Amino acid sequence: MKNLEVSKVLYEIADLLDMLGIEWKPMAFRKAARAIETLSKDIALIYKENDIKGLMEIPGVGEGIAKKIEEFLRTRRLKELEELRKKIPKGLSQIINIQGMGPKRAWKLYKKLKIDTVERLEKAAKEGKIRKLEGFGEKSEQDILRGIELLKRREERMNLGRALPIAESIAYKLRKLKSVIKVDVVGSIRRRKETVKDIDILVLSKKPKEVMDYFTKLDEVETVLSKGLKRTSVFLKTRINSDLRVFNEKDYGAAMNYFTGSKDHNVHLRQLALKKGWTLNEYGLYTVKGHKYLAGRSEEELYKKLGMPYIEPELRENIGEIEVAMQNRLPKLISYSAIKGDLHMHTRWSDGINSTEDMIKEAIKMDYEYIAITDHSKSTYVANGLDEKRLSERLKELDKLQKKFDNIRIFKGSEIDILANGSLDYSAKILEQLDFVIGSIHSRFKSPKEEMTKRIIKAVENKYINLIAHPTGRLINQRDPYEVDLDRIFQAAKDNNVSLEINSHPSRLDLQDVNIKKAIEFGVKLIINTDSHSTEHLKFIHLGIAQARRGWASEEDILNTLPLEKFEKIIQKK
DNA sequence: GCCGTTTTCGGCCCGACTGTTTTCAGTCG
Repeated sequence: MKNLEVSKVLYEIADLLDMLGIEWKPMAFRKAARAIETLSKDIALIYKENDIKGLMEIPGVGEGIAKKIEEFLRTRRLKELEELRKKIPKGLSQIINIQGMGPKRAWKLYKKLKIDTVERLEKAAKEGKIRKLEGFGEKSEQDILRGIELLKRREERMNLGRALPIAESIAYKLRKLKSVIKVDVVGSIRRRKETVKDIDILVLSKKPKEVMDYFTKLDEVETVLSKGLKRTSVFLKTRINSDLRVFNEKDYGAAMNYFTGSKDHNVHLRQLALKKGWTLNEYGLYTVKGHKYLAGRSEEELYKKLGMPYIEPELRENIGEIEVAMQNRLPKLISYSAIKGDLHMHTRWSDGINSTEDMIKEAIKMDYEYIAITDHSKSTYVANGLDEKRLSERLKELDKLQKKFDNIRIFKGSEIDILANGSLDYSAKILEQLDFVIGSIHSRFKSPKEEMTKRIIKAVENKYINLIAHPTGRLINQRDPYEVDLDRIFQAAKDNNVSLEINSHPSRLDLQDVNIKKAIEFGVKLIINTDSHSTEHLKFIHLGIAQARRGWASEEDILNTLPLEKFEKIIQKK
């Protein structure tokens, strides 16, 4: 598929044209880029089958852009883009990342003051050179300096696990205000995307001024970026932006929908509305003629009017959920309370910080029917992995604890290293004594794809194994997934009745959403675990469930939604 | 650059907010 490559090129042209102050064209390029991005058919194939004419059938693509796509597909180059790149220094695209700086102002500064890097911009602002330009003032200079400061300090994208509690604590405080009727965290947090760029909050209130005053004075706030009666933006001490918007009852559902996104999901909904002669925005669904109000109080009402059932926020990525909803074939997503047991956790025996007993007690508090205690195997010596001797002592301890706690089933488990050759870190004699066996990759992350794939498949074929933990090894914003052919892993897992993990740890979330969806299409069964290293971590289970929902998983796809008896039967078959 | 048809030219998504203005341009989402 060349679609993403093509759309990237078109987006870049749009950005560069913007900087030259050219009107409308950038919008046309972006529109075409977006359409190609979301196209399910390979654009190269469209061109092959139907030439330029085929390309021009894509909405937003006319003769001009079609010819550019043709040029790119045939030569892998684009003259116009290369010309534009010559005209515009690279640093300018960095400059437009600064809060409050856009293409127009960046270009003006470059033309008048030869500013082509962030460093030069900072220098000029400090020297008071910018205030002399028409359209800029002293305040602009300060804003630029503050913007550069924020750019340096802003995190790229914050993990959901960090952003969510921040958002909820702000929402909690807002709810205490008398003038506030309702508060919702929206945006990508509501969709439970694994990382988020900002915290969007929606408030239902008749006294917006009070709400905004209160919001800007919260402890969490470092700087107020803008403040009005409908929208206020702040930068939080936790280095993330937060936007608050106030709406009234009549608009609230439409606003929820609009600000939950994703943008592409919304665009798709708006297109559907237009086809019916309606228009959809953050204030509601209206008729185009006469602007008559049709819906907007609730999201349910909105979706219903558009001819489909309510779509859960986790699904709203415009990857087919709208089409499926219109056919009434949406999956019934696993609920946030469906998990019956956590099967991956560590204790002080290896690298956890709590005792086994602490972990069990916490699991009982969470109403689990069963858990597996799974400390590391001997090869993970950095994590104080257990050799055979310690493991056998530990199994005795677990037997004792099972007698002490008769209201929860404690599976004797281990998270066992998959060695370089694909064999497991313990002998069959030891593995036989375990109830639940997890295989994990903890070494040689840089192995070639084929080697890694074979290594994992060999582990999957091991008759003792129940689960492959964090199947791609990635750490969000820290470590890329190792190279592996997931399709083959999925097939092997399916064939050998081995489950794959959805690891709930905020920096893992592995498998990730798209792979969960694929695994389910292969018929693989999944298990959602926390990989807890303390009692606190057990609570992260909801992040794993969120990932599962984003991967279109229903309860049948997740083994640890089964009650104890059924679950036990499945793992005993091994 | 695209698109439609009431218009082969003249619109194009738009509401909110800010700063530099003296009625609006630029930015953001």
